[in-house]
Amino acid sequence: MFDAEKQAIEARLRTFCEAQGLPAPDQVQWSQIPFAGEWGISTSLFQIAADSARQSGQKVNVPQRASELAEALAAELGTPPGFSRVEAVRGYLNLYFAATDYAARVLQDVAAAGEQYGHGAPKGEQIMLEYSQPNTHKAFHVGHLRNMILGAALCNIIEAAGYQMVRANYIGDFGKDVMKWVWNYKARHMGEQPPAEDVTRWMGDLYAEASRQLENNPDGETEIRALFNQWEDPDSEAHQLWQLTRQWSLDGFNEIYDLMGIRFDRIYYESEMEKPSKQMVTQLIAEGIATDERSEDGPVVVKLDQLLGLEQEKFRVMVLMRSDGTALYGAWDLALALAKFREYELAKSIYVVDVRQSLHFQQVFKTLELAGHSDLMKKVLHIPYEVVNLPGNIILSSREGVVVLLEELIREATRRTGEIVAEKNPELDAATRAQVARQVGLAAIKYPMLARENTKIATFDWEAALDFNGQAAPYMQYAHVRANSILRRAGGASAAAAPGHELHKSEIELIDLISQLPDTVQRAAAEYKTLHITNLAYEIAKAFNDFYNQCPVLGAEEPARSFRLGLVAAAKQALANCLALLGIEAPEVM
RNA sequence: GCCCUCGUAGCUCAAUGGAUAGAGCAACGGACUUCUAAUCCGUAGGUUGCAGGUUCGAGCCCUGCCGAGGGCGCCA
Repeated sequence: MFDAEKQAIEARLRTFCEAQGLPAPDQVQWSQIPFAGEWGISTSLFQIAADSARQSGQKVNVPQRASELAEALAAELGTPPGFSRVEAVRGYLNLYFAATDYAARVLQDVAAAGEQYGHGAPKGEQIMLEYSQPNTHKAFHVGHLRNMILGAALCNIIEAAGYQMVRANYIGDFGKDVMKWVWNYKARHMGEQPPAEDVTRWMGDLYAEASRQLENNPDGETEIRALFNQWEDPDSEAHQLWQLTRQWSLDGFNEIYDLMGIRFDRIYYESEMEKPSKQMVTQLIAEGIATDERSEDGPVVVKLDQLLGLEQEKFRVMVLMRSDGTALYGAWDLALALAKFREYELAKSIYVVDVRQSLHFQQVFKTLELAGHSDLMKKVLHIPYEVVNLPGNIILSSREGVVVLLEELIREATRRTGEIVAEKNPELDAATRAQVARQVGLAAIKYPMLARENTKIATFDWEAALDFNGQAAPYMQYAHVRANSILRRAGGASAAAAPGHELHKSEIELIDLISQLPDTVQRAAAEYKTLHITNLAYEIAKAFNDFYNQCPVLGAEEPARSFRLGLVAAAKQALANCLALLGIEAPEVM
């Protein structure tokens, strides 16, 4: 945002170094000054002091030398154009901006960009991100929630950073677990229809039943294998039943996606990968990459460590095909990975899948590399995230039916929020109240999954999930509502002008945070972390609430009133944009 | 056995290698005839698991150890 000013200072820093006989840095590192009610940029002289000491071979006290250099440089610089003052503090050179110019620039930027504020210029590259990956014939539970929410938000963030986004889903509609469901349905539930509501719950219940039945049935495995073999024939009963029941799950998924505001550009299905993956396995065997042990009643495997000549176990062995010739998901993923690049021109192909699949993706990528696709290695990327468990480290399990169902969670959150809305704002009509309850309830569910490191386990418990106080989504939504309320009463804000009054500390802080959104979006996209956006959104909301309490807007004298209205509008926009990136709605009232 | 994460305040979590490690919850004390109190202000709370190393500078990087979780040939 202040590139011209920074470059001017960098040039003078180099001149200074030259004059003093100091080694000039290759690149000047700029950082933020710990906030003290005034904004500016900062750079340190530690590196130069250390380099110069090393060069001269003399032993010096680096912090002291850096401090001296900073003092000298500050004196040399005086007050450069665009800055209000320069100071040297403990080895740091701090340059403070002329407050009024800075404030006006930020507010004008936000007003001009509107919903696009924070978004980067197009980068001319396309990225595919695959997420959600639900399994048909199973329940949709809160364990799946983190993936959906994280994936959807990352797509928004990457897109905002300037990439063209392909949102992909890969639905597990095939495999042994699916056939197990069909096997049990055929034996115990033939002709039954799914209920009108909570389809995925019913599918999940039958799946858990199938698992139990299989444990007590010695012939089960053989019968399921028979169904598997039948499936290849589209006219077979197995295939017909599969198709019918699969659709029930897909319809249930779409209901949930609609509810969550999640969409996809391209949906892949595991069932489509069976044939191409078999061809691929044949080819890998021919190339000597895969080892066919079927003649000894074994599977087809890729002995990665052995192929790579590794002494220590690392990639281990990937199993591609069962001894009966049916493909396993490793083979499917090989076929799918290549299909994606054939279909799209991709700069990156990203997989958001939980951390337990890390070895699997390492195996898939390494096998592709061995198969002659080393050009793709810089493009494929697995983003692992930790699982959601229940208090006491109980893992959510479809197989054992230990789940908190998504539909139930959403219903409960909405119901609970509705009660709070009715209590806090009784004047809202019933329709608005219902809408707000939905917006806030969903946000409360989404936020905790986005506001933590991907690598940290999230523990779900009802009390925490439905605690709407403090660092939670409703806090940010409320700040947005307050901003909206001021603007509504004022009849909107006019074009932002430089402030004609002395800025309050809370105004400066708020403007500072708003100005950070563009950089933060780039960083979040580069690191694939939604956390940076939630952190900033929270800080903007907090700063806005502080401003709200300390600085009257509607009752303020001109010109402060106009400026503050512009600031309120900018804060509202910045909050709304952050929330939009996170897939969270910003209500107008609540 | 091998590999991968995590360990920060009582609890849940933040913190580009950078200045005095910050929030929320819980506890205690304050602020609503005022733009929505789902808010704000204050008090209290820390040997960043332990030990070395790299660096001008380490919660962050490296090594070892301790503790917790996860993964590892025919589930996905």
